[in-house]
Amino acid sequence: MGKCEQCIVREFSSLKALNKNELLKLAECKTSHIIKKGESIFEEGDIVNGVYCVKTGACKLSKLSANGKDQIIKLVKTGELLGQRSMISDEAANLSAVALEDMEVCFIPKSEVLNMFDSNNQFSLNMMKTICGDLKEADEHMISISQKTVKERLAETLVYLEETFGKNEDGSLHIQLSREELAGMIGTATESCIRLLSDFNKNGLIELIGKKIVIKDLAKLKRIADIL
Amino acid sequence: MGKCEQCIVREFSSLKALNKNELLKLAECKTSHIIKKGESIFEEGDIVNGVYCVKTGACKLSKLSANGKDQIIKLVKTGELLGQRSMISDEAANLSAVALEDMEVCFIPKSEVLNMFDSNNQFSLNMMKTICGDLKEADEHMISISQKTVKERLAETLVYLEETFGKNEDGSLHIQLSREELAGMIGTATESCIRLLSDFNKNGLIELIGKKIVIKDLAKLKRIADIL
DNA sequence: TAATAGATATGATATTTATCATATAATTTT
DNA sequence: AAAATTATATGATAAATATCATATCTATTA
Repeated sequence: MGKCEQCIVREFSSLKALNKNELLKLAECKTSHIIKKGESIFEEGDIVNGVYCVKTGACKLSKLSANGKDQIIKLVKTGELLGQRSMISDEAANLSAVALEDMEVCFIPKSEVLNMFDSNNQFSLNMMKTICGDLKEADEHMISISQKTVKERLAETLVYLEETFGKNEDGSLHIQLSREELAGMIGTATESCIRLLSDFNKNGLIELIGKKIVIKDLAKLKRIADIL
Repeated sequence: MGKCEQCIVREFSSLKALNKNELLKLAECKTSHIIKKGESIFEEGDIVNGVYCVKTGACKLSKLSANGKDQIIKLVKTGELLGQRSMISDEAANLSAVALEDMEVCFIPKSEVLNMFDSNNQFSLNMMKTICGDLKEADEHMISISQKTVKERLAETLVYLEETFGKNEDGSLHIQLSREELAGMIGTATESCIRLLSDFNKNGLIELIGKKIVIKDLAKLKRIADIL
């Protein structure tokens, strides 16, 4: 059983507030899991009885809409927590969490999280701050969807993906989303997304190598993302 | 100076967790304010050094976009709190809060709220739950904007307005939004909003009496809101 | 009360985006 | 390796929505 003390999640999440004792207790009660790409950690409607720590890999939080489209609300990356919203609200998950690459996650049961809320106010406050940050992001995303064109949103998302998840040695975006998933992130039809990628490609903003995307002109993409 | 014990805000917000002592302390440090319709409580970029309790009235939380449109993110009604997000995040407000009708609000300074977080875990947990609820709403609103038509969203919003804010004796929606504001809520152009209201009017779903809106067929509006 | 400004309404049109159709490329299965 | 499936790509269109123009109505101010 791994120790939690040097875990990357501790470094980047609310868990940084925990002291040695709390970390030891945590190491005892947590359970580790391997999630393969494409597998889900939880699904819409599931009861999430704790939080997941993302030790390696990344996943998408998405919701299937009535017309069968999967809207991606947020990507969760290494070092972050997952499932707090549903756990804290005492509600079934409103989103599904599906791995975008192989993941290692640790599960901390709800009882333990609640204990830590009680005993460690800084941890509670950190958690609040994280959720407030998510809320702000959601507000901004909403405005982006409602007031920017698909082109602007695609540019914005490509910039976000490179800056958040980095790139491979060949320069392509490290996180690999299908065109359908990319469309789901920007809230558009898959064909529209593909078409615009083609445009960006023709205009030298990006290069398409198979399914991979290489960003060639980040500055220009940023300019498009802000005001076209 | 009013007491907080029987205040409506206590009944409907995280403050319900407070005990007698805490309420007395609160009554001492809070300040009351009258906000006239159209006036702002805080604006984008302001530092919000506490939370506001909405004792009477309602306000909109909105963000002015680059193209000059005011996107309404959320309405806050009597009994609810306001400003937590910015206060907890230690960030300038990302939204403006503008009164939709005359309001009475009480301001609780940040130091006091933080004290209460420290001393009352249930209060902290309630606050977390509220913010989690806001986050869920934001996610759902986002999906709605991205996957429903303007018509569906207008129907959805009209239903929400009647169910949340009630109606006047003449049957019209109690909360009075301009067409521009209504458009800002559903994320569309003012003219599109007006046009669809006309359609709904012609089809007997609503009745337009001047600027007032009377909902005539709630059930049908609900059906439109869900699946067209 | 007249004049002005602002909000609501509606038509005409342009733009954006979705949908449907089909082709090609990549991946998986047989 | 061939066949079948799935993902990507692109053209042709349709549908949704925004924009611009203008009219009318309402509220405010002079």
